[in-house]
Amino acid sequence: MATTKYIKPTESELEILQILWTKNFATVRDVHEELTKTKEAGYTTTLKLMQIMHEKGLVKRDDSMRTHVYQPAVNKERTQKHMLNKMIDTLFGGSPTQLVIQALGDGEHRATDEELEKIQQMLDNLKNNK
Amino acid sequence: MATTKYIKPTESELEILQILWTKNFATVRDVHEELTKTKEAGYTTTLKLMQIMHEKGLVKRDDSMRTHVYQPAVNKERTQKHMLNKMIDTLFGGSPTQLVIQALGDGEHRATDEELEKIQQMLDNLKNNK
DNA sequence: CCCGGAATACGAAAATAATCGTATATTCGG
DNA sequence: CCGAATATACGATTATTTTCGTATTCCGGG
Repeated sequence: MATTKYIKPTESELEILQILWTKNFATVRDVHEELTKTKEAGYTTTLKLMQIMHEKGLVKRDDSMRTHVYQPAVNKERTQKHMLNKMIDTLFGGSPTQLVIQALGDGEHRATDEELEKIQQMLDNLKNNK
Repeated sequence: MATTKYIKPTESELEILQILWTKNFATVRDVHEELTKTKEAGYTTTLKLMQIMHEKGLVKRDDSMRTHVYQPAVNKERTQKHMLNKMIDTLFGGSPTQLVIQALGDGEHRATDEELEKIQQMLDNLKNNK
């Protein structure tokens, strides 16, 4: 068995993970700076969150230097999939199709033609792989 | 402006909404019975939750009879879209395509061929409507 | 060498969500 | 008419998440 017990990140923790997934490495200050582009937050708040995440095993850190360097410790795709599955269950009655339809229908985020192509290709693959 | 301030339902509230959206009308007992198919919960807990949801304006209720009858007060599609958008932002870097790919890739929920067809049709429509 | 800025550690308050016990009212069968 | 079953109301506790103040340490410029 390779799967460690899944730890469900909280809302705030997800925001931080998102940043770490993008940067791969970051100090608390890096993350904090990124965070405050979007919302208010005290520095120690961010710090504390990341410390907790470390305890939980959501992030790794190198504390050999005075300024610690953090790294995500959980897989991005796996986390996304978990969240999606939960959402499909509790909000879309178990139907991923319904979710996809909502996601692609007009909303704040539009898919470009290119992206639509990409999705179609994937659909073709899926059908063939049956 | 027609949009009332959006109220974000909690995890538990979403589970209840899900049931109400399916049934359209339901008593606390109805909902509770449905809920306990999946998980543990005390009756008064469910009751309290629904009372709070009523205060928040998430559900309507007819209390002209001894046993109150509840109804969803928020739109299902709108709620789904809200949740999706938040998820796209905080977990998929703003790309609905990435979300769709994850959702359709193999996971707990598989889409049937029929459903895949449906999605493809929608994609075609989207492209043409540009 | 000393000081100010910047970092971490840590505890604890504040905010939010979930759970439940108890009181009370209503209904209905017998 | 009585009592058991079933409803709602409501306060209070518990759990979880978020926020922040304060102490302490370390580093570097002057």
